[in-house]
Amino acid sequence: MFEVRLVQGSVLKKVVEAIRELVTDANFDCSSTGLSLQAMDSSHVALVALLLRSDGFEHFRCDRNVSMGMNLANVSKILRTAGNDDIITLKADDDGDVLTFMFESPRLLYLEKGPILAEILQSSDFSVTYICFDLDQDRISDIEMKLMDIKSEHLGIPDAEYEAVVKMPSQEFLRICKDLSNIGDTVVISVTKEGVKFSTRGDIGNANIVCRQNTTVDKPEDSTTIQMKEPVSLTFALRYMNSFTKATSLSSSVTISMSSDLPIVVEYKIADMGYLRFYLAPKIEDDEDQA
Amino acid sequence: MFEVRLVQGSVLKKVVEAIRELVTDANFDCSSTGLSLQAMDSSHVALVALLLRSDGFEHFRCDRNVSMGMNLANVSKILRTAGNDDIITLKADDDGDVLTFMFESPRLLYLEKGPILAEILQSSDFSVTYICFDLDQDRISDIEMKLMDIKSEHLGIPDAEYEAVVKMPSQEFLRICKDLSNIGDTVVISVTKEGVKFSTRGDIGNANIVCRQNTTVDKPEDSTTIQMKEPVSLTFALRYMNSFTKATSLSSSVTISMSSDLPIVVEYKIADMGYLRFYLAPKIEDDEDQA
DNA sequence: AGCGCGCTGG
DNA sequence: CCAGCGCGCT
Repeated sequence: MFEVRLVQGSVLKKVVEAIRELVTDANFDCSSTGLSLQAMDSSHVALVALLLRSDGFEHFRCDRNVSMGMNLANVSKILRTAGNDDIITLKADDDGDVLTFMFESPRLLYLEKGPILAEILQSSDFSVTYICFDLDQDRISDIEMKLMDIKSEHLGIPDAEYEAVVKMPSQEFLRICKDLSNIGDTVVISVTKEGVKFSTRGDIGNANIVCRQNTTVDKPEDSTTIQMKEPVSLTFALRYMNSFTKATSLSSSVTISMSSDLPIVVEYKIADMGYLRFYLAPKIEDDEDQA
Repeated sequence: MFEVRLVQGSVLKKVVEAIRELVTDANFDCSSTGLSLQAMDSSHVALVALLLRSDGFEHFRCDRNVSMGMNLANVSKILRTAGNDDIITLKADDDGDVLTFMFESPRLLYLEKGPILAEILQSSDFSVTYICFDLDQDRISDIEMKLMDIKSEHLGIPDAEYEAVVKMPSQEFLRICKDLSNIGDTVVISVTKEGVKFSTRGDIGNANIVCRQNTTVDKPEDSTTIQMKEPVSLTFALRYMNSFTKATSLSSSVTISMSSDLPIVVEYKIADMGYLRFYLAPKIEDDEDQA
């Protein structure tokens, strides 16, 4: 028996939207620890690793380890029918080849800041922009999906110590990858004590974007921090970087870990639950002019 | 040595977005006076003239006159990587065939009107909607772009006295051109003392929009004013008019100057710096039904 | 021409 | 939060 209940269903929606471009079919591995997924992208260049720990679920029951093979396009179709506020429950029999999605949509009433709200609160001295009443859940869907057999090649990923770890706002990383891909196809990411530099070269010219370490901001999620043992400089295909940034909405910050000759790790933390990580091997840089 | 620094980088972004539909390649001419551009559109029907005076820059150094040929699609790609709040610096060596764009993004903190802002200002009696702190610049991009050789045909544009000059809100002009182009292909612009009339004819019917002189408005940029020596009535292709209105965000008002048999001038002033002007020859009107 | 995305109004 | 619209990208 497998049955898990996730109050913040939007997390599952976002995760699937973030990886479906890269991965077409994958096994979701369930154990008492939680729900995890590991898959190579279809061209076998990038690797996706997801962890959703059991304690992040409102309810998590998994009697024995199961590996549920799914087509992510189908999962996406199903999850799109769920609202962003829905509570999502996943269910499967131990021997079944069917996964059931249940969506409970709370019927919410949004009351905007204004005279009515002021009266309810007996005060106009508040900073909320709206208040949200849960009138009562009233719509429940359940959708069954056939599971599939996928030969999985579970790769052990060593928990390496990285030479350089950069944390920065995920929106900024998104913007940089998008901008640079308008100019070139690959990005050189160089970390020094001063900051992290993203560079590309293309027909119309060359571009460098430098982000300095910056912790003076009020909100920690807006800060850029750099932990570095050795300066590192590695080259990656921007195409994959842009795919990774589909996960931007999962977290306001992204963590980028690099060591010479190791795959880069681009990690989006999922609050209270785990992470979504992307791994990508660096390009071997010959001489620059040898493009 | 050419090096200029523009604090309000958004101006340059807007200018390029405004003309790139019309002009694919153009020379930016730099002298100690400022930065200017003159180019025909690709079908050689309309003319674009830009002036950004040196005194509008925070810093302007131009040791000798240079003409820098650029592909505007490439310039647009590069400028799009700049934020709207960025400070833009342009640099070129005297003999170089490369222009370097530098973007400094101030990290800004926008504080919305609210209790926190009220406390900072020691008063809630203010009309600003937000206040903006410059926390510290921390992202710097630099992008090099190869320049190209463009044979320029610099046309002297005589500074004519126009028979009729209309100033009106640029948004209103935009709306009129868009609306009329849904009905017909050409617009007849007629100026009399009473006002300016925009007319078109099409399969579904005919349309006339009259704007009266109107200076009673509080804000001068919302007013419509007409200076007229002779009544004028000329016909233009709406397709070009709609292209010109891509410059709308540069200025809240637009100035339209006309004389019989002379090209119309559609001018958007650029505050403290200069202007962006579009010239378009009138259509020779045979009998109307002889389209 | 179709899809994805950000913005605006409800 | 959701639906609808406009815009840029493939």
